[in-house]
Amino acid sequence: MKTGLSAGYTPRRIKHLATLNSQQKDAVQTMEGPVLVLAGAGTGKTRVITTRIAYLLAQGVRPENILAVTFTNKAAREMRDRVGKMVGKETANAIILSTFHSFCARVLRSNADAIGIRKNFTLCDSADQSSLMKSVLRELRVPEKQVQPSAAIARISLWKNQLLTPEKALDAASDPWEEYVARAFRRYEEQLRRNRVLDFDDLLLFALRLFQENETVRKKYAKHFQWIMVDEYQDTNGPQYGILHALAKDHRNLCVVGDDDQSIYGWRGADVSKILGFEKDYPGAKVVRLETNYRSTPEILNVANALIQQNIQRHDKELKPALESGVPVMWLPLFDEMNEASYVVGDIRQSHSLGETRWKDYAILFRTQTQPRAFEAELRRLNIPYKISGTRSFFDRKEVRDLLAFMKLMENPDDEVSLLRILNVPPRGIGKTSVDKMLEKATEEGVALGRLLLEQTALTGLPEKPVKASTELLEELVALKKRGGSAGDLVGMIRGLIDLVDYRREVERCYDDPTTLDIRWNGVAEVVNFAENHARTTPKASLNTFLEALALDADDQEEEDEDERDAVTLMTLHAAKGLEFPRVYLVGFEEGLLPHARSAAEGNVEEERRLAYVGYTRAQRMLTVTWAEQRTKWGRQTKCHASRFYYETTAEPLPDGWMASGQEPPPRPAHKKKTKTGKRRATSSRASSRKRRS
DNA sequence: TGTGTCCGAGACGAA
DNA sequence: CTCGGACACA
Repeated sequence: MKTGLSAGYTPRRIKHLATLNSQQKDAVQTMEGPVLVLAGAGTGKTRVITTRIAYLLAQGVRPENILAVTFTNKAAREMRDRVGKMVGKETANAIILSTFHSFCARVLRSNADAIGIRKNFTLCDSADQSSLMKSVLRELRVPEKQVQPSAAIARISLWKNQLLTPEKALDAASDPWEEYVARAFRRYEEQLRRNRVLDFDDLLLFALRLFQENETVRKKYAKHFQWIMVDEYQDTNGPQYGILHALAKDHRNLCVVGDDDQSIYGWRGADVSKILGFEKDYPGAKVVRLETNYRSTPEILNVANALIQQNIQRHDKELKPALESGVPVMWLPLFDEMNEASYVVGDIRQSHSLGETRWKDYAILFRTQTQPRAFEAELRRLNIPYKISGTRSFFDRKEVRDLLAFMKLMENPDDEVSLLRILNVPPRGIGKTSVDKMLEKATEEGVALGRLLLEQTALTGLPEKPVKASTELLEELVALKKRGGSAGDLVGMIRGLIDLVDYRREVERCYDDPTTLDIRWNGVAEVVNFAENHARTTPKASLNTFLEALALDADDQEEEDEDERDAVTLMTLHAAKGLEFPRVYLVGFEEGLLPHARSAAEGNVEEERRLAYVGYTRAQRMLTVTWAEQRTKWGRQTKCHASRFYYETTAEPLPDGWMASGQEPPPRPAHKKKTKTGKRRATSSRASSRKRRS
C-alpha cells in the first residue's frame, strides 16, 4: 500500500482482518484519502469501523490523532467497547470517539475566548427551550393558538441548521405563520445570548463558526485529527458537514460510513444529499459497497430489496444474503386494531411456547405512539413481559428539573429560564406581579435578571421584599458554588444545595401522600447518585462537567439493564434503527400510517419508504407484516387499507378504487379480498405465503 | 396557591 | 377517545 504518510508507517496486517469479506477489507485498508462506505443494513458496518480503527493503530497511527464521531452516545459507547476489545482499553480510551455534540462542546470550551462566549457556558435542553419559547411568544403577542411552541422550536432548529439568520428567515417567510416564527426566532436568539446559554444547535453552529472564522484554530484541529471517521453519515446535517469539511479538507483522510436507504431523520435536519453527493464533494473518493448481509434470511432481503428499489434518490445497491433460506415473509390483513394485537400477541405466545426462543427475540414495530396501546393491553392480559422504549421520563420529573435549574443557576446566574423556574421554590414570597416587574426592569437594562440582582443596580421602584429574597437566594447559591468549587467536592455541593434551599420541605409540601413523597424524594436521591457516579468516573469532575454530562449523555444506566431483560420489545420504527431481532412484527402497515398521511401530503414518501425498509431489515429469521381494515382514530371507527408499500413490495396490483393516504378515504372498504396472483417480481415471500384470518 | 375543568390536538425524537 | 396544558375560580 502507499505510504504518503509522513514517516514511520509500515503496512502491517492485523489478525482481525482474516474474518472480513473483501469489500470490508477494502474499506478497512484504504487508509488515505476520502472513503465512502455504503453499508447496507446488516452488512457489518460497525465491524468495519472498529476494525479500521484497529488497523490504523497497527500502522502506527497514534490514538489521539483519530477522531471518530457518532450521533448517539450509545453508538459511541459500543464502538469504544469493541475497539477496546481489539486493541486494549487504554488505547481505545485515548481515541477521540464521541458524538458530534460533545466533540463540539469540548472544542468550544477550549476556545471560548476566540469566539466570544463564556468558557463555562451552560446548555439549554428541550424543556428550557420550550419555556423560553412560550415566554417569547407571549412577549411578542403572537395571537394565541396561532403558533405552537414546539412547532416554532422545530422550525427554528431547521432554519438554524440551514445557517439562516432570523432576518433572512423573515425575508424568506412565505406565510403569516412563518413570519410569526421568524420574529420569535430573533427574540429567541437574543434571549439565549442574554442568558449566556447555548442550545443543542448552537454547539454545532458555534464550532463551525469558530473553524470558519479562525484559521489558526481550524489548522490546529485539522492537523491534529489526521484520521477522521463518521458513523451514520446519512444523518449529518449542514453544520455537521461543514465541521467535517473544515477538519478534513487539508488532508482529506475522511472515511464516512452510512446507508442512504436508512436516512429517516430528514424532519430533524438530516440531509441525505450529503451522502448522495460525497463523491462530488470529495473528488476521487473511494467508494466501497458493503452488500453482503449477515443478518437476515433471503426471504426477508428479497422484500427489502424489492421495496427500496422504488426510491429514485439513492445509491444503487442490493443486499445479498449470506444466510440460508428460512420461512416466508407473512402478510396479514386483520379486522381491526384489537384483532391485530390479539393475533400478534397470540402468535408470539404460541411460538414462544415451543421453547426455542426467548421473549426478547420478539419485536413489535410501529409508526406512531398511539399504536402500542392495544398491544400493551394484550401483552398484559397474557402476562407476557414487555418493554416499551422511549419516554425519557426521568428528566421530565419536576423535582429533577428543579434541582437542575438550581445547579444551572449556580453555574450561570444569567440563566433566566432556570431562575424563573425556582425563584419561588420553595415559596419565599415572590409572587407573579413582583416577578413581572423585576423582569421588565431587567429587559429595560438589557441584562439578565440574575445579573441585575447580583449587581444590585437599577433596583429603584421595585418591590423591596421580593427583590431582597431573590437576591439573597442568588448570593447564597453563588457562595455555595464558590465553597464547593474550591473544595472540588461535587456531591457535597449538591447535598449542600438541597439543604440550603430546604428542598426536602418543598417535596413534603407538594406531596402529602407518603408513597408519592417517597417516589419524589427518590428522584432527588437519584440526582445525587448520578453525581456520585460522575465524580467517580470523571477525572476533573465539576458542576460544569456534571451539567454537561446530564445534557449531552442523558441516557441513564437503567437503560442497560433494560436491554438485558427478557421481554418482548415494543418500539417505533425510528427507535429500531440499528437494532435487530430474530422475529419481527411490523404492524399497522396501512396507508395513512406508513406512509404517514402527513408525510404523504408533504411529498416525503421516499423517506417513509426507507422507514418501512428499516422495519423489514430489522428481522433476522421471521418477518410478519400486519394491517387492519378498520381502526379507531380519534374515537371513531375508520376504514383503512394496506399500505402502497405492500403492493410495491409484493408486486401485487393495486385493487380498484385504491386511494393513497392524504386523500379522502374511499366510500367503500378499500381493499377487496385478494387472491394470489400477479407475479411480476420474484420475491419468494409473496402471494403464496399470504394468509388470511379465518 | 392549588384544584378542577375545558379545550385542542393527535409524526417520528438524539443531543 | 385520551392526554396534557391553560385558565378560571376558590
